Amino acid sequence: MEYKFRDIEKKWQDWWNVNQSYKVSNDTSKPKFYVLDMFPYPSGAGLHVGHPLGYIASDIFSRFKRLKGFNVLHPMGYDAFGLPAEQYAIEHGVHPATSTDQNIINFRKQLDNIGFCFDWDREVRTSDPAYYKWTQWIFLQLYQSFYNRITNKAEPIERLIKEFEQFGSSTKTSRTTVHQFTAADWKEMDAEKQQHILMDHRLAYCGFGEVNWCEALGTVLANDEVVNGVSERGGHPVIKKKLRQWYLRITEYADRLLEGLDRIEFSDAMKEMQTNWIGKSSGAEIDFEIRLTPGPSPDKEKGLGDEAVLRVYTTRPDTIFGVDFMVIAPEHELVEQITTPAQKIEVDEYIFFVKSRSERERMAEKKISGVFTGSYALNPFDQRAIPIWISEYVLAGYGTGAIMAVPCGDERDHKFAKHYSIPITNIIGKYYNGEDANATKEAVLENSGFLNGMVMRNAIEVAIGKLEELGIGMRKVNYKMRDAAFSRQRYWGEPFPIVWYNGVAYPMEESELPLELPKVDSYSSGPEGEGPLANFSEWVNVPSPPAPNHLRRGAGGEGKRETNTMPGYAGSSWYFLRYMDPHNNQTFCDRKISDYWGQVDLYIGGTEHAVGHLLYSRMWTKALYDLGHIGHDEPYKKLVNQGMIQGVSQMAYVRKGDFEEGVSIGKSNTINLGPNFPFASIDYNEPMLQLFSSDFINEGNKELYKPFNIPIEFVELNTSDLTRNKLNVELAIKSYPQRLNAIYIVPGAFYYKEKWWAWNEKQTKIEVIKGISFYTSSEVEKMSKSKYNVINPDSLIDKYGADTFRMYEMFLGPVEISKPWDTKGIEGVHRFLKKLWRLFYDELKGKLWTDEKPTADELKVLHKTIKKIEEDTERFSFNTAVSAFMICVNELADLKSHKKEILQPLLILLTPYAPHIAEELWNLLGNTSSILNAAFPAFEASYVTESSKEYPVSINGKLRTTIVIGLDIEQGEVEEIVLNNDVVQKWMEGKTPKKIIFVKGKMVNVVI
RNA sequence: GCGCAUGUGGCGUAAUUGGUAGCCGCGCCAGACUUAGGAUCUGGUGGAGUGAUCCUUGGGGGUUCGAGUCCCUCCAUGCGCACCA
Repeated sequence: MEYKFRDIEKKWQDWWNVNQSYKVSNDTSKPKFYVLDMFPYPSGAGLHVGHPLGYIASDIFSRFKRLKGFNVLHPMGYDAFGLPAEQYAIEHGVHPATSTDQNIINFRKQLDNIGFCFDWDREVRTSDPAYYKWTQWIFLQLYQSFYNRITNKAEPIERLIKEFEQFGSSTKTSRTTVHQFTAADWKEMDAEKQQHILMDHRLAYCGFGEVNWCEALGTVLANDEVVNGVSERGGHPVIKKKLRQWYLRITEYADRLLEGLDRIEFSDAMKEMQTNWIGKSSGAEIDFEIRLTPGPSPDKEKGLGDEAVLRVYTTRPDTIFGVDFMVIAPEHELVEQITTPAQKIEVDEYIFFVKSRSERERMAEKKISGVFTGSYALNPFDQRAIPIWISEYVLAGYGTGAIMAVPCGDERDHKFAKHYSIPITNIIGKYYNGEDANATKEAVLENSGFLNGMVMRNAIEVAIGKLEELGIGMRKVNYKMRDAAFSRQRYWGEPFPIVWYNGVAYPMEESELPLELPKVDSYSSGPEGEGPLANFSEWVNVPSPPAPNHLRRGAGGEGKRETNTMPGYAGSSWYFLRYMDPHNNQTFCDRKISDYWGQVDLYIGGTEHAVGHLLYSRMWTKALYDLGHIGHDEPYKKLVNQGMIQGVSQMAYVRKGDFEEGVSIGKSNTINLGPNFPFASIDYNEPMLQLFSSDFINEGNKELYKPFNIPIEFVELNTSDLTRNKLNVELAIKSYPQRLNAIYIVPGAFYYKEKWWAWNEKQTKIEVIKGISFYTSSEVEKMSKSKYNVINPDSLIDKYGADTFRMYEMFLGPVEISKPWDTKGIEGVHRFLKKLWRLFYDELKGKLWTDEKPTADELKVLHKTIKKIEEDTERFSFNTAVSAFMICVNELADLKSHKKEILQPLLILLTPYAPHIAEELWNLLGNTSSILNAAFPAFEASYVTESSKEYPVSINGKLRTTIVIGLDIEQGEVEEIVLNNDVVQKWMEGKTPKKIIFVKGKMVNVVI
């Protein structure tokens, strides 16, 4: 009986399906365990071998936990809203819903091939109205909440209204805003005005601010979606633009997002990234009086009121006596006021120069630039007049948009001072060498007035104290993180459940949800930065206000729907909750059920979501927790980041200059790919690549053709013609990659005698016949369709089976590590499964397994393996677990062990890794119930305990021999045995040992 | 530039706490069975040397009876941040 993996895998996948073997109940006495994968965006490209890596790891862990007696939730779904579907729609006229559904069908087929234990009854799709109804509902919860700074949590906005009614804007519960009003004022205000004020406090709010606008994509992007000044998707230029946008007030959660990191198991790298993104720093804000002339005498300036002060933010108030100039951002509001007439032209030129440059140019070029305003700030402690400069190295968006520059302590300030020859005051003595700034906190301060003689580290507090005492400064905490832009000018996203009346945003009633996306057939942008939805007036216009509620007093006339849609991360910020209770149409997730499942115990996914999805979903979870909708405030207990599987791109290329543009290479231009490589000819006019063997080897009287590479992924096989002397395969090139004039030769196989064969890869310079050199090389890079280096799991599964594929992906190395894909090793894993099969069945002899009692040796092998697999699986060391299985099967084969009592537990160990073969053999052993419900075998230490050990014996730390010594033997006796050993005596050369180190169960070291 | 990782055979990797470096697999070499090998099996495989033995975990230094593992330093690669005052 043979291992027919195709039949076996099909059979059990159907059986599990029919028997609903993966259905998970919410109602059980078992302990729970929640294993979650980052759900995929269903792109048209389908899965490559990198995608399933994390899914396989989580699948193994889920199955393992199930065997250990847990009720395991292991769901899967689709992050189905997003830009690519809409771009595809624009280009091909296919509705995003249609292409998305098509892609999902594809994905599902590919996922099913691998044999995952997902409970598909719990599938979610973020683009499904039944799902996004609750995304909209959660948005409304955020909209109707504010962050109470006293209780430090989100609370209903009604609470804030009560505060305003009682205390006006002096309430301490919420952020201070530009609005100043008394309780009486509040009551006087009309609803419209009140709503404007409330908007500035809501957790989801609409504001007018500078956003990342991407013209090419026609939408606004969040900070984490912009990389190096261009859009993360597509690499289009991004500019700053002032627009009306929705935001999430994530900044209010900055401290709790930081604090929560201590309570969750994320990698240090991941925590570091989030910490940096939040970017908390503490220091002080200091006000400096402004003078239009350098004199310290208080003079009445024209156009400058008494209140005109320059407010800066610094983390180092201890350096205040080292301030030699001030720098304000070019966008700073005081620029105009403080520019003196003499400097006006220069300043205007500089501002014009700054404005003319894109964000990208600004980042790329780091030349020092700036301009003096003509004005001065007064150092409050020594009345020194400090020139105020404008420079783009100070960012308008951070702190106060102005800094006090301390050149001896800050590198950037130092460079600026040197560049503009501004005199530098040294306040740190020998710590400053005149050449480089030194940001030390250890120096003893000099030239620093009342701070003289203090160590900087301690002076910080003293300086802040003094500033606060004088009322010219205050302690201040700053964050790099900004509120998250939450609206997109796109079609394919969740519509906002908001209707505008007279410029006031009114939330829709829960009963009116979901607000469905209208079916449309055009996706072009609306007017003035509006989304495509703005073009559909019958959807946008709401004839009369819906039933009034307390927020709608004053609403009247025609209403208009919000035409922006929510960003991609909206749906993914809470999907882990919906899986728990996916069909509930009364609430987003029943509280009892979310209390049962609680946190995601294990979350597996890539590092690319470090500061996007992972931060947003943490914030949503905290907000839902604050509002009492769930019982935990961190969504993920443990996060494991799978490494990226890179592709190896093989390419043949022409060096620029070796041939001129437009030169065509005819079919006769044959390229020889080195001594053992085939001839190839490329016709650029007719995209055709011919490869044929130049070389064959003689074996006896047979002529065999050397295997060679043919880029099957990007060329299509036309004909396969074998002649006596040469193998002639003609291939049509599907498309040309754009860079380097390169042709990618992709790892693959070639077709010969009606079969696919593996090919040999080598790096060679291709010798040329007609004067043009082609070179080949390989490069490890991200696996991507555009690079022709994608390995599709389907073909591998077809050739080797899902079990082999699963185990091979794990065998490749630790899950967290990124590595290039290499198909070659898969044979070894496949051989292992065949070898396992042969412990049960022989092709000729048939059934091998027996009911005989196992020997001590066999039991030892089994229990050693139980221990190893259990420990390795528990610590996500799946590669070593696969290796342990191989060792076990090798040893059992050596022992000719075919005993059911050994093999049966082994199958249970194996079933998380290779579920199909395990279930088949389990069934063949006569079991009637599924192996999925078996119990993980218990490790019995007694089977593996040894009575003696082969001790390594070293002389002076160098291993010289090994001696078998009983494990219960103590130091004294060991010394005697060791010293009497021939080899040891030889190496001691008659000397007396100084010391004998004996570590029981480990080793012996004789020191002479 | 700053921060964080990682460097082990021809290749992917193993060594969980400082205690026999190289497990397992690929590849390669030899052999068996074969029309054939792309199936299967057996043996070998870090390097040098006939050998005893010596060398070997990116380079150098240190701590220790003992270092792939800890410390210092340099080099290389990868990732993250990039004027955040």
